[in-house]
Amino acid sequence: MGRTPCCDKTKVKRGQWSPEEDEILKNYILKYGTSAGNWITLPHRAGLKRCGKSCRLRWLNYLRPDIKLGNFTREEDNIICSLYTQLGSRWSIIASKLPGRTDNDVKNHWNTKLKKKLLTPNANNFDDSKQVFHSSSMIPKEEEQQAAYSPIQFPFPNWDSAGFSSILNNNKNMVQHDQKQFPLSRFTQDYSKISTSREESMIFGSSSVEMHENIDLAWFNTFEGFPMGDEIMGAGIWNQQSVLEDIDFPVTFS
DNA sequence: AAACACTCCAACCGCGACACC
DNA sequence: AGGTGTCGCGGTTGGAGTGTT
Repeated sequence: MGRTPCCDKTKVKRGQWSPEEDEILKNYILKYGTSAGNWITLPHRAGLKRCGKSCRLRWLNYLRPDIKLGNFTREEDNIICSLYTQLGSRWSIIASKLPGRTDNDVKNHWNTKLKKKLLTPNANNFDDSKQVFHSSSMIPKEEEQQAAYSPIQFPFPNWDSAGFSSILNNNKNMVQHDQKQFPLSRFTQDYSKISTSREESMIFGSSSVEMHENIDLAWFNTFEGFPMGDEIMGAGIWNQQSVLEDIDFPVTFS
């Protein structure tokens, strides 16, 4: 037995909303609010031949007075990408961090713009002045993937080669970043065995950083500014898709 | 100018969660 | 405790608009 439909679809209008319908719905909700009754009965009360769910969606995504229209800013892009890497497609939560944006907005923006940016292979865009990776630089070029001997490759956010080299050359128990140190225990590997050979390097946009050949697990959870979720697993050279699926770090767009 | 391809986004759909009886 | 109704979410789709050939 299937789910009972929320309304008789043969008796309700579907598709694009007309300006008149918008006006009726907007006036009704501004006058009576959305809590007087429920969404299912609202269209009848307001005199609309629409499904209640359709009314709800129209109000939330388009008619609400606090809706923010227009292009997404770079800052908003940053927030979306950062939260997406942490939360995945939890659009309502992501949208709640962007005043005036709806989950549908954010989802559409991600699907049509941001996801494509991420999937465009174009390394060497590391912006040293800002210490950020541009979206398109996060995924190493194919030839760079093949040229590197390292069993895994992934770009670290906000890390330059000098910062990471401190692991190798200075305190082998701590990682240094932005004048702060973080315990190496967050990495599962024994860093006393770190190799400095170039052929076991990781690609950092235009930079490369020596890494131990067997490193296959990293944990960013405690890094200040990057409230990350789970472990990052790497096995073999990641392709673009697996990077998108597996990696977990914030992104800054140009 | 016409046909086709592609992009973008509003709207729809189905499902899980939750509240209420 | 279980059934029913509603809400809210995320995935998907349809079609208008735009670009390309």
